[in-house]
Amino acid sequence: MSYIDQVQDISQPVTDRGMATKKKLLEAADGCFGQRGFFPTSIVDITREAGVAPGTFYNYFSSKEAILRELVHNLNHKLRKATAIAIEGAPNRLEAERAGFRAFLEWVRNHRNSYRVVRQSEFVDKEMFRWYYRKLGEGYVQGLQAAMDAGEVAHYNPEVLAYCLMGIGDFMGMRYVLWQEEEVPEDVFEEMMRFILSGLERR
Amino acid sequence: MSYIDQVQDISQPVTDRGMATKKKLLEAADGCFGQRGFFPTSIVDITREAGVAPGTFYNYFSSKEAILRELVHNLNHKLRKATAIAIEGAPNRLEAERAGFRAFLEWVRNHRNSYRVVRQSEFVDKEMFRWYYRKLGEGYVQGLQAAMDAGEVAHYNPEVLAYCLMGIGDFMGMRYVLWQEEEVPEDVFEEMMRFILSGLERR
Amino acid sequence: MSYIDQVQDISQPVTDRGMATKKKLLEAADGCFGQRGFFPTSIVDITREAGVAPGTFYNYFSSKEAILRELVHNLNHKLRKATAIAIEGAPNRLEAERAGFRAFLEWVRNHRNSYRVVRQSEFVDKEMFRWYYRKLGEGYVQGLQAAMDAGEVAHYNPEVLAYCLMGIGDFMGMRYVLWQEEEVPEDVFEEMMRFILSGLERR
Amino acid sequence: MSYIDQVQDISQPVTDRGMATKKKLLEAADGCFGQRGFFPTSIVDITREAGVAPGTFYNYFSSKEAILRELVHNLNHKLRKATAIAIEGAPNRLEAERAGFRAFLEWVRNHRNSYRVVRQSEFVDKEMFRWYYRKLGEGYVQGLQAAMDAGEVAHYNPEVLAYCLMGIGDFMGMRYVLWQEEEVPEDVFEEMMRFILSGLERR
DNA sequence: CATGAATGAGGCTTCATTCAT
DNA sequence: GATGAATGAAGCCTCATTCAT
Repeated sequence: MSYIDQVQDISQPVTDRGMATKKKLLEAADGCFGQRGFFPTSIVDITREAGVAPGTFYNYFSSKEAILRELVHNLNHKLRKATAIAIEGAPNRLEAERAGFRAFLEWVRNHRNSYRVVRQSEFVDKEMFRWYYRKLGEGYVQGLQAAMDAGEVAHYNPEVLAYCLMGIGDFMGMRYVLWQEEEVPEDVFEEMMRFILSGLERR
Repeated sequence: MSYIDQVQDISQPVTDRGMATKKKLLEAADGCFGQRGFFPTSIVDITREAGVAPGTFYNYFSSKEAILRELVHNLNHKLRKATAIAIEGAPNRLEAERAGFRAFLEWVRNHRNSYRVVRQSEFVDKEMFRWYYRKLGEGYVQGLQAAMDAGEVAHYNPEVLAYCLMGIGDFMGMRYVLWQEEEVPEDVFEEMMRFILSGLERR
Repeated sequence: MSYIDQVQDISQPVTDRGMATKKKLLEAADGCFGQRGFFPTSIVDITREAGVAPGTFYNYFSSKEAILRELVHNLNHKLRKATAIAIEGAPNRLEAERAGFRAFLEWVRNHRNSYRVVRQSEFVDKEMFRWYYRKLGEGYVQGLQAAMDAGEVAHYNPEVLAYCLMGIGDFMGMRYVLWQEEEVPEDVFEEMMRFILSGLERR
Repeated sequence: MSYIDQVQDISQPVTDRGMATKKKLLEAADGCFGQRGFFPTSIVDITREAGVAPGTFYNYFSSKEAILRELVHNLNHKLRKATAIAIEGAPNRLEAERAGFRAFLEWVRNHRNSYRVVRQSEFVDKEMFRWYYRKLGEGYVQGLQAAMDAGEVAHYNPEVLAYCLMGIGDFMGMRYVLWQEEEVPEDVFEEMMRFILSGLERR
């Protein structure tokens, strides 16, 4: 059974009120997990933040793990969508990479909590965490492979390349977004891209 | 107050017996945190693994956080030492990078638990986690700066470069060491180095 | 921040069931603290006596100190009310003192536990204890000042007088109520009042 | 078995070093009990304050209760001695009372911790506490009885009178010594004595 | 006599979860 | 659907006491 099959373990709400409550809970959990952390957050913390009674939680999620799974699932979808849109009009893969990295760092900036939520999932459910990066990786590999085939970037084992690039993104997000208050400085972004593109360009 | 000042919050043991007990506890904690995870591990798990009574834990550490801090502190030291030794005899920085990455991935392989311990520290004590990478980063930056000055590698903002390289190492360690049972395949390692060196070489 | 502001540190129960449970806990604590003492009493002692689960305690009080605070607060209120009622119809202050002392000793007799609870509060939270006696003293001072102004009792620094009188009551309650099983003998009461009134009468 | 028989439950030290250690422990306990309180103080607190190892405590006292008993016993002796000396040369009982109260309040001032230690004993060992006040009371009764026989003070049930006077001393000590930093103001002392002497004088 | 490491019972507190209303 | 009181297992931590050195 793949991770994905565990996401919805409880029937979906049917009324508007129910859907609104579920949304409030997901948002509250995102905030709590991102700020206090998954383990230190109690279910009551989430329900208090969401403004509902403790018992209400169990109408929508079977456990703290379950709501995290749904969050991670949603975040994966949103991030992939955001980067896909960002690189859509790029004239070539090198430009696509630049746009993709910019979009990624922007996304981290706007979803600080969510970003931390994903990182924590590693210690809640290894499979969920791996699923998250494998899923991102798969898309990335496809894009890189196509670009290699098209002769737009140098040839590499595309999976190795994808994880190298994701690692760069991850650490730059950590160092220059999470650890700072301000935006990633433009010159830092350019230096990162210069390093990346040196590796990608055909010689 | 720097993180380092919090490492030892309880007086050190003075007898051999005491030092041996402390060592047993640190090793037990490394194993438990690495396998079960920091939060799911209870103090009793650690003391049982170490073969001592629960109360004994508090003769050496004030809390679960405290023992993690000491572990992370020790790991940082050990990893820096291991890589320093590995790159010692390298004829130039490019070779040094190759040796350093090899040593790093080898270290992850031999300290799977410890590696996971460090990653988890992010969610126990942000400052400790940042300290860990800043400390690694500082050393890295110095090495890179010297190499740039010596004309052995291309010029970059050395801190940006250091975090890019650490990100690559982190993700490769995760993907090809933690997620696999076997060693990092040689061709994977080579592909990674090819990408890295393309970025580092002077044009 | 006055002691009084710390009394309610947890939201009040909203249902009848909740209010009944809280009352059971307060009564159980009064009994346990009075008989076994505050420190030797465990939270589980209280909940067992109240017939609820250990965790239930924390729905109503944040700690053993907190329930003591609420007890002391209530006792202060009840004692002041009891003495106020007792002296209400007195024709003059000397008669009022007689009625007040009688009511006080009677109150001690009927609230042996509570009386001991108050005395113990000194060693749990100094401020709570001082608040208790200051509060009693303030009321006493007002009554004495009025009587002095009315020429019913001799002139004294009213606060000094109030603490002298409270001291007498305290020690007589200790010696002739707590240390005995029976009622305060009538002749003992009369001797005490004779001493007090000799000091209060105008010459 | 009277309380007094339990005071020394362990053989006395014979060497100078041993006697010095015991003295250090008693002084440390006085300080800890007085400041932190008897129950919150641990044996390790005492030994740390005394500058000895935990195990050493048990060479001199069998338990925390035992050291408290010895403290209370010593304090009773010292206080009685101090007041006895103070009233020695008094020309009559009224002057003796004045001198005795002054000495008592002075004693409280110089032994704040010890004073609190006595008050706490009530909740450790009722018998010890009663013994303390009965012992004080007995001496007081004798002095008052003699003065009544000599016609120096009015006739009262001497025990009732003794407890009234001890109560006054206790509360004045509490209010004007423990609750204040400074000395008891002279006018407060005079007001107290005026009240007391009004009750004691023959009419 | 003094040391200090080791013990383990026991208290405090949290919190995921249930359930009657 | 929502509520909030009740539960009790489980984890954290303290500390009186012992004992080998």
